[in-house]
Amino acid sequence: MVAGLLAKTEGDTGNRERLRLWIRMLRASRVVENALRERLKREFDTTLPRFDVLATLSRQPEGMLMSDLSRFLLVSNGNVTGIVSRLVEDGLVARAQREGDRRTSIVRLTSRGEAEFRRMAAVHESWIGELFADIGEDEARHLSTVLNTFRSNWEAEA
Amino acid sequence: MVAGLLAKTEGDTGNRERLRLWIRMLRASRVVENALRERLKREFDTTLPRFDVLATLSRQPEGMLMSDLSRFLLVSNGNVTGIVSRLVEDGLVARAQREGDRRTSIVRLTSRGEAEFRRMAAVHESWIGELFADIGEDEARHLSTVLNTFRSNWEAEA
DNA sequence: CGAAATTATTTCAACCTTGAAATTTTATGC
DNA sequence: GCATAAAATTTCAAGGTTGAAATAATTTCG
Repeated sequence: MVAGLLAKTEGDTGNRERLRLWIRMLRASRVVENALRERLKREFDTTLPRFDVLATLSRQPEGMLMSDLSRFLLVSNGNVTGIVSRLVEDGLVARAQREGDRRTSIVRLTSRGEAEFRRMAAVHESWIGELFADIGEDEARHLSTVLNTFRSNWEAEA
Repeated sequence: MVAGLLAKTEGDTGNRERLRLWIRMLRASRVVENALRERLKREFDTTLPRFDVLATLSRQPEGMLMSDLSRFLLVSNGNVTGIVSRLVEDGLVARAQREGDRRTSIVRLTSRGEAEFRRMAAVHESWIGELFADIGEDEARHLSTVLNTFRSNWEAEA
């Protein structure tokens, strides 16, 4: 059957093209992550995971459960425990108990955490602008739409 | 000056769009990486960094210097040392001295390493095909081209 | 009600990762 | 040739990351 043959052939070359795309995506992410990591360390003496947690919490002033944070950031529960613990030690984040459920703890930014994040966020956005300078606004919009294919369960629900 | 105003405004919204793109890129990479990590662990009892090293070496049968490996993978020297050491322990990779320079060691796949990688590579490509199923071949080609913007120094030279 | 399943979180070992310091070897300049 | 710089690699501490096991609290349902 001709359709079958075509489908197989097209699927193969399509996969090779998709593999190339994945490799490029991974490299692009690493280039940007490495640049951001270095700058966050140098300018603010912090790390990318810490920044990610602060950024996420800054959009939820009411706070979030540890498991929500984990699901949103696409990292494990245990990982979030460690990062948040260090942020709490540094006074940027606070844990609070939730009435009626003693298993959960609600995590939110302290005012110092908010201030610190605001200070970093502006510079961070300009870094991204610089690192993505070769990608025009329309192109960026298009890519965003396509990459939205990979939205996680969190985003699909929320 | 009107041009100045426009430029500033456009630059700002452009950066916001670029920031959104970066966030989507990062999430897409994590979704794929998480899926690959889980499958590599389950099917082959290995990790993504180990797979990356094997894949890189498989394309350089003559072998590579540690520093080349590090530069190509965009990770630190110390990191490569650890991963390669474990691969050597497992008999998948071998170190050899290079004549005339006792600082360097050339790293290459053993035949077991080659065989093991070939076994994984085919399945890996099909996983990518599956994970990127919603992205058509033409779209993949286009994205690859755009993301090539971020090619590292290694690729720019090689 | 009470046992069992479910949910939220923490703990922990193993591995990954970086950045800086240490080591070893080679290249350079006087 | 020798001191010094440069290059390739390893070592190591600190933090990040997972997956599985442990804890603790809540929910389900017979």
